[in-house]
Amino acid sequence: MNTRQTRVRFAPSPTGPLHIGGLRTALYNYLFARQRGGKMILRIEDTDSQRFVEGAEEYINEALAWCGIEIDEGVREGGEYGPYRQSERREIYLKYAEQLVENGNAYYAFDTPEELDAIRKEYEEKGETFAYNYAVRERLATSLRLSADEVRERIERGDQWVIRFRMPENEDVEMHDLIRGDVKMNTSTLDDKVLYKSADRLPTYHLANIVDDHLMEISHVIRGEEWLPSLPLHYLLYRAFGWTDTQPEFAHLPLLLKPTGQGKLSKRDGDKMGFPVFPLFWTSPSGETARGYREDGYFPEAVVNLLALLGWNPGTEQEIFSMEELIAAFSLDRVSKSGARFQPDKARWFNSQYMHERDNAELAEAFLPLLAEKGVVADRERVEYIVGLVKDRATFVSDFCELTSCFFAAPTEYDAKSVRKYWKGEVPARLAELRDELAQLDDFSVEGTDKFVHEWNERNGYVIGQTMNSLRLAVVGACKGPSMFEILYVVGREEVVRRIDAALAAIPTPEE
RNA sequence: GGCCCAUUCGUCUAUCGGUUAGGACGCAAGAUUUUCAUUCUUGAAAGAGGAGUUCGACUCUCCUAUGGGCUACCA
Repeated sequence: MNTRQTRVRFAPSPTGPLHIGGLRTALYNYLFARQRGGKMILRIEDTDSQRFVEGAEEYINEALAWCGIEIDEGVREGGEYGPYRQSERREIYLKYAEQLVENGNAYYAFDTPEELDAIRKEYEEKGETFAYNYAVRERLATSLRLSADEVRERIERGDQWVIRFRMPENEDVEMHDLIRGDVKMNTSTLDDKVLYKSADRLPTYHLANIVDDHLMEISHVIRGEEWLPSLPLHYLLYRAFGWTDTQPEFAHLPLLLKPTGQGKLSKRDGDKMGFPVFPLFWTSPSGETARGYREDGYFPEAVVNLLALLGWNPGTEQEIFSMEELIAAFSLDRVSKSGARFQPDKARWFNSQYMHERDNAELAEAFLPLLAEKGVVADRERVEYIVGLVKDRATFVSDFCELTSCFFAAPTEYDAKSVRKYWKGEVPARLAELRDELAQLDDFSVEGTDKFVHEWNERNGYVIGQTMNSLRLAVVGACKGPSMFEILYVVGREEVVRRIDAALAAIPTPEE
């Protein structure tokens, strides 16, 4: 059916920051295109001059780049089908709209927004809903009722007008969706959508979308489910233009729902829910801000991975996927049909998985600025080593601050529970003995202290748990953290001895 | 209200008429460990309800319920 080259597009409108639902749509388009050796096009749909937001387009570019979603054709990348910003294509659309008027599929309408509002209100008062359709269009100020002369006169006079699609009455439109299968809708339930508005000489989404998809030779339209209700309109537009033979195939993705399960994930949910809904931190022109995955410490690979699995699954039990693996495994027929609730917990889990696999140098690179901020001076090599010791217990790079604190500073307080449990009886006295031994120990390597402490402990017949935990308490301040001998090695002999002395002086020994 | 889409553990999901309904997150227990984590093992946990079709239905059909989307000169 479709032997053309695969060409898909992600077509956001720059009305604010791209949220993760949109990002997932972009990702699925990208995976689909790459898998089939096709092209990924980024088209900016800025046909709503009212809602345009400064900076949104840059945000979209940056967010996609951060995730590793590469664009083949777009505003920045160029391409043979440009321009890729709809506002720069405005001359294109009018003639297509007029073509539809000429072949009887569309008409001029002169109702002002105020008049329409009034009519809607009137209907509402009668308990009815107003629909601009076959039932009313010949009674309203349209070119279907007005004479040709009058229409021309009004247009020349500068009256505001729109071109509306003439939705047929009572026709079943049979459609096919790659994810949902066959869908049928009757045109009588649809209204005459505005295709073009004279006010800003710009098309609406529907016209621009169909014209551009056609002109850009888009083979597959993969978009959110919120577009399913306008699919019949789009089918009918392709038919009205005579483009049905090259009409793209459609796939409508399930929506991303908020974690509470009430409604689709929206741009305002982020801070309220305690997790980001945007890939990147965002500052609106009016100064409002929103959290982003990048700034919250998520790895782009983790975000891509979790988004890919939200609404799609490989049919195997694999859960960790690189972009390459996703490209190889992705398929539209394994996309689920129902909305997926976003899972903050699982998002963190994904990040921790990527954290464990990350190499130390990269993690150190990210951690160094945080250390500098805290005024900690440490050389890169040492930080790399330390990060390697704690990364298995971290989810975010920011977790390192707490996890590594014992390497950079002596404890300032001692965990009361651990003190109660281990700082009793002979234990402090024995630790004092051990302190003297360690102060003399030449080999302070991990293996060296390990071997020595165990032998010393055995020689004296002490309880290893008590020895180790009291030592840990003195050096770390609590019974937690990575291997004790790693800590001894990194902290160094002199500092270890100093910390033991400090602990012996600071922690009171309870009565027997 | 109308139209459309959907409905398996709390959540994300597997199952494409015959399974002890599988996995993951989270939760609980245990093991490992000098501690806390990690890791590993185990456990609790699901087919919205009702009619059909069928030898047999989570799977197909219909109805109901619930959830979601759309219903703008927004995308």
